[in-house]
Parts: sequence; C-alpha cells; structure tokens
Amino acid sequence: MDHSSLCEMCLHRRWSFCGALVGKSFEQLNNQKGWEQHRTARSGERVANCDQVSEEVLVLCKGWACRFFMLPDGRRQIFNFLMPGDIFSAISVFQERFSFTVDALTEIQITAFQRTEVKRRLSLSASLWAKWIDLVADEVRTADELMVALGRRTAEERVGYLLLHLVRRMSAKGLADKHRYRFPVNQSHIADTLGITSECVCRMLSRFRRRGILELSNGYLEVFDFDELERIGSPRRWS
Amino acid sequence: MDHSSLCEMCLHRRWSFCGALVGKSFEQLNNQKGWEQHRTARSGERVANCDQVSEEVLVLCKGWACRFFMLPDGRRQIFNFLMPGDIFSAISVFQERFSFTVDALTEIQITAFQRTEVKRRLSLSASLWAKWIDLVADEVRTADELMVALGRRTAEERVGYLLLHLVRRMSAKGLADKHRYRFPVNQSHIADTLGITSECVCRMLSRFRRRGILELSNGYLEVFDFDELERIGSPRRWS
DNA sequence: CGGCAGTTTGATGTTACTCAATTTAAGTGG
DNA sequence: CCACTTAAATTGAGTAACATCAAACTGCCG
Repeated sequence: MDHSSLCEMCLHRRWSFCGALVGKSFEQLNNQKGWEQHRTARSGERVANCDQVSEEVLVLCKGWACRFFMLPDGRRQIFNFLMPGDIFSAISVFQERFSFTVDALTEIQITAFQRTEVKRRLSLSASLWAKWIDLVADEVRTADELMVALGRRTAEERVGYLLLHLVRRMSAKGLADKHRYRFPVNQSHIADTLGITSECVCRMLSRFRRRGILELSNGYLEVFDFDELERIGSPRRWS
Repeated sequence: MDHSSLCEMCLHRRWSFCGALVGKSFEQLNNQKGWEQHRTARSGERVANCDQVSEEVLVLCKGWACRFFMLPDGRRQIFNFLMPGDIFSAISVFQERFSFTVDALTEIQITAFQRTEVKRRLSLSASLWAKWIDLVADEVRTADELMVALGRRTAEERVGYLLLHLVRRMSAKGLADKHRYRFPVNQSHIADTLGITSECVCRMLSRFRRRGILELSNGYLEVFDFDELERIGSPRRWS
C-alpha cells in the first residue's frame, strides 16, 4: 500500500460521521500529527485483514471496496460494499482487531484515524455519538435485510434486492448520472454477497435485461424500470 | 399480555447490561415509578411487533423468545433467539419503532424499561456505555456468522453451526445440566433461522443422531460428541 | 496482436424443496 | 388415567432451483 498524502481534499469530509469527526469544534484540541493518515491502494488490493490487530479506524474516501469473510476453504461471504464516505465498520471503533477482510474494487483512497483519538472525540461530543449510532443502525438494518434475502428469497429477488439497495445508496451519495451509475461490482461479487453462483447471477441479469428492467455491462449499471425493480427487490415486498 | 409484577427477583439483574442498568449507582437518581415494568406472556404469544412505535426497551428475563422478520407472503427469517438476560435488540435503545417482531417460545417474563431513562443512564455512566457497546458487538458478530452460514454453507453445516452457537450461549448463561439442555426451539424455528425447510432440518438432525453426535427430542438437546459438532459447525472451519 | 479476466451459454448433476402419508408427542377435557 | 385432538416430527417419492463443469465469447490492456 502506498503511503502518500494524496487525498488532501478528501470528499468524505463533507459527509456526516467523518465530517463531524474532523469538524471545526476539534481544531483547538489535541490535533497531533499522525492522528489522520491518508493512503491509496490499487484495484484488487487487500486493505484490511481478518484477525489483524490495528490501532486504526479506516474510512474509504474515494473508490469502492468490499468487506467480507472468507472460510478456510475459500468460500467467501461479502457483507457489504463500501462507497466514498463509508467507515469500514462502525463497531470496529471499539475493537482492537478486524473481524473481516476488505479488498479494493477500484483504485481507492483511505483515511486511517487513530482509534484512541476517535474514541476520545466520541466521548467529547454528543452529536458525534449520535452520528456514530446512526451508522450502527444503518449497518444493522442492512445486515438484517441481507439475512432475509439470503435465508428466504429466490435468486431473482436477491439480485433485485442488491441492485436496488446499491442504486439507492449511490443516489444518496450523488454517484448517479440520471439513471446511469458507475458500477465496479462484478458478477462474482454479487454472487458472493447473495449466496449464489456467478453463473446464476448472469442468468438473472439477462432475465432483467430481456424484460427491459436494467442493463449491467462494462462497469455501468443503467436502470430503465425502477418500479419493476422495486417490485422484485424491495426488502419488504414479494415478487 | 398479562401486566402483573411477578418477576420481582428477575434473574436478569445479575447479568451484565441489565445489572448495570438497574445498578446501585443509580439508586439515588430519578427513580420514578414505572420506569421499569414487568410482564409475562404465554408460549407462542407475540410480544413485539415490527413497525410498532414504542417508548420501551425490552429485556427478556425468563424463558425463550425469537426475533424475526416476516415477509408479506409469510416467509419468515429468524435473526436470533433470546434467552434470559438478553435485550431484544441493543440498537433499539435508539430507535423509536421496532424493526423486528418477537414471539415467545415458552412462558416468558419481560422487563420493559423507559427508553428515555435508559438513554439518560447510558449518558451518565461510561461503564454502562461500554457494556452496551459489548452488546452491539456481540449482535454484529452473531449476525455476521449467520450471514456466512446462510450464504456459503451447506445445510448440515448450518444446523451444526446453530446448535453449537446456542449450546455455547446456554453454557455461558448456566442453562446447562452437564451436556443436556432444555431446548424449546422446534425444527421450523431452526429452518427459518437457517434458510432451509423443516424437513431438511429433520434429515440433518437424524444424520447427527445416527452418527452419535447429539440427540434432540422432547424439548431437550443432548450433545455427545462436542468435538465433531465443532468440526461441522464452527463458524471458522469447514467440514 | 495476444493475453487475461470476466461474461455468457448449454448440458448435466445435486441439493434441498414440495407434497403427502404416517408416526410420535403434547395437550385437554372428561 | 384415558380417549380425543392437535401440533410436531419423520419418512419417502418426485421435482425444481440452483450448482457444477466446460466451452465459447467479449471487452480491455499492455
């Protein structure tokens, strides 16, 4: 991993938790050098390792990554995809070792904060606490939805759910151009998130394509029939 | 639901988060009547409803329950089983409406705390905060393990995993008599936790029985070969 | 112009689902 | 305590959904 200081203008500063973490109210505080470190990594690089002890809280500030667990025989379960502004895992602020692995899906930039200092700032600011709790709540909701998908929904519903979920997150982050999205997630990633094979994902995608619902190719996702996608994939409806 | 005050001697007071929540250090504080309410419910009764707005934080203090989400067409995904001392959901302390449903598996006793007062006590005690954070971390770990099981493990591994997980929790709570456990979870519950059918669960259980690993019948679970169960079900190994 | 990773498609296999019948256990009221 | 009722567990046969395997195809990059 390259230890340059490239991301001076890290976009993540604008977003809720990270923005508050580095906010003005802390300027006068113990702002020692090294409490915030910037790094970059290339597509495919591993940027956090399961069981690794770390004094850092990692935040993705540019690009995409995925957070997963790998069984010793190679089976992989992806928990979620990280987009700019996302903390790797909210609870990891209070855990000395990672319980997951993270791989970059694109070129990425990361900010690494010192865990002790993050905790100190949390203890000093009620509004920062509130934002952290919102992050935890989001992660719990996402995990619950994925569990429902994995346990009780068909392959078609699962793929619909995941694409819908990601499209909503991208829109919320302003990563959309109309209904067209940069989408660096390939079919094995989708498969390993949804508990199916990449061939099955491919078949579901071509089914969607044939029905004019969406098009996913060459790293771009375009949604033509959002209503239909919701009918298939909404976490609260059936198909 | 019966609103009696039967569980004066609620066992849960001994346990970490609840013990701290009602601990001595708070005696002198605003201990108004009604901040803590006791209830009972019969087996099968619904004790919390998805989307229900509630000012209460619920804790199970006797018996078993299960927390789940139900799709509109009846498919059910169980997230976890609640044992004495368990809070229904740690993050629900900060959410005004339930994002899950809870059914009693046995006769149960519940303590309902006023949410506002729980939050106030959390804000006053760093050690209480720490305990709440431990609860969240446990829930996240459990959810991650279940996602791996649902997404990437075989039916046999899933059943092995769940039984192992529950046996460990029961042991930790002192609910074991040697290797024999009271076990009010039926095969449909196991199925709806693990994303398989109850018939499939039945076949996996008889497979385990034939191999002399365990016996599950008449509301009791007995484990004969713990090592083999671990080989099959450990969240970090393969079979 | 290769070489490579990812996608697509088809043929075949397997796991777990569905449906149905039977057995066992758990209540319930007399 | 026993007859009766009902829910849960068990077993088997047939099936569907998805996995596996293999081959061809596409787009991308140096």
